[in-house]
Amino acid sequence: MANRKKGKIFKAEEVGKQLRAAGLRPTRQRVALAALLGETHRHITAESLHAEARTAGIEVVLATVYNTLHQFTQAGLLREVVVDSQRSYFDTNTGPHHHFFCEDDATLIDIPGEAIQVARVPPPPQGMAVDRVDVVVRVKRA
Amino acid sequence: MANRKKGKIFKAEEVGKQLRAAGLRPTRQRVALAALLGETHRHITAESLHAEARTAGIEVVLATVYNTLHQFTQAGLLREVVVDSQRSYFDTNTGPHHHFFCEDDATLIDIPGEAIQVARVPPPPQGMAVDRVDVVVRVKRA
DNA sequence: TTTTCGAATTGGAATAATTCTAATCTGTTG
DNA sequence: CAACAGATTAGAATTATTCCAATTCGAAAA
Repeated sequence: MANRKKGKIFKAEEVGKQLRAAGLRPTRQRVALAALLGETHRHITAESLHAEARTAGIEVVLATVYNTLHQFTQAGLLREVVVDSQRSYFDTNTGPHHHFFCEDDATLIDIPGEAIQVARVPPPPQGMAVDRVDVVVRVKRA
Repeated sequence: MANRKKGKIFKAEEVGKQLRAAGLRPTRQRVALAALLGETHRHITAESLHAEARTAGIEVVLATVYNTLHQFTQAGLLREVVVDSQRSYFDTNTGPHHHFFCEDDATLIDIPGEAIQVARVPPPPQGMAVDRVDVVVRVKRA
C-alpha cells in the first residue's frame, strides 16, 4: 500500500497476471500499453495513447490501440467518458467520480465521486435499469 | 398560450420573424427546417432531420442541415446534447433539464430540470467558469 | 524445447459523421 | 429591379473509428 498510488491500474510487474485475470492474453502490445496506462496520466484518447506508445518506441498500430482500449474497457479496467461528440476519451479511474470538461482545450479533470451529490434521479422508463449517472461540468476560460 | 405546447420553438406563422430576430436570414431551407423542428419531436440528429425533410419533400442537402443545426444552436434556439461519442444530438428544449440515454436504441428522454438535484459542485479550476452542468442517466434494458 | 493451434495483430481498406470549398444562387436593400 | 452580401449546393476532404484477410504470436501439449 505504501507504493500504491491511486489511479494506477497496472503495476509493472503484475501486468501479465492482471491481463490474464481479465481474460486477455498478455501479448507484447497489450502489456506495453497497459504499462503506459499504469504509469501515466488518467485521461487518454486512442490518438494520444498511440502517440505515447510510438514515442516510447512501442510498435503498435492505431487500430490495435482502439481494439485494446475497448477490450480494457469491457474488462472493466478503463471507463469511457463521453464529453465530446467527436472524440472518445478513456479514464484509468474506473471508480465513481465525475468530470470537469474544459471546452477550450478539450481536457478533462476528475471530480471525486463524493464531491458531487446527485439526488432525486427519477426512475428510469419501464423495463430499463440505470447503468450509471454521469455528471459533466462544462467549463470555459472566464 | 392556449396553443403553446412546450418544446415548440417555432410557430408556423412567425418563423420568419424568429429567424430574423436570431440574426439569420429566413431562407427557404431554414424556414422549412425551422417549421419541422417546431412541429415534431425534441431530439434529432442531422441525419434524422435530413430524412424528415426529404420525406416532407423539402430539398435540402445534409451539409446544409448540419450548418443550420449549428447556426440554430449558436443562436440559442437549440441545444447540443453529448451522450454518444459517435453522433451529435440536438434538443429543441433549451431550458434547464437533463436526459436519460437508452444505450440499447440510442434514444434520449428528457428529465425536467427540477427533477434532479445536483449539489456541491466543486468550484472550477483557476480562471475557468462553469458553462453548464450536464447529467446523463444511462439506462439499459433490464 | 519444439510443435501446433487458436486467438491476436497488422496494415490497409472501408465506413460514418462532419466539415470545407468554390461556384452558383437568392434575399434584401437601395 | 439591380447589385451585393451572404447562403446553398454537391462533392471532395477530413477525422475518427471499424472491419478484414493474411500473417504472427502466445500458450499448452508433446
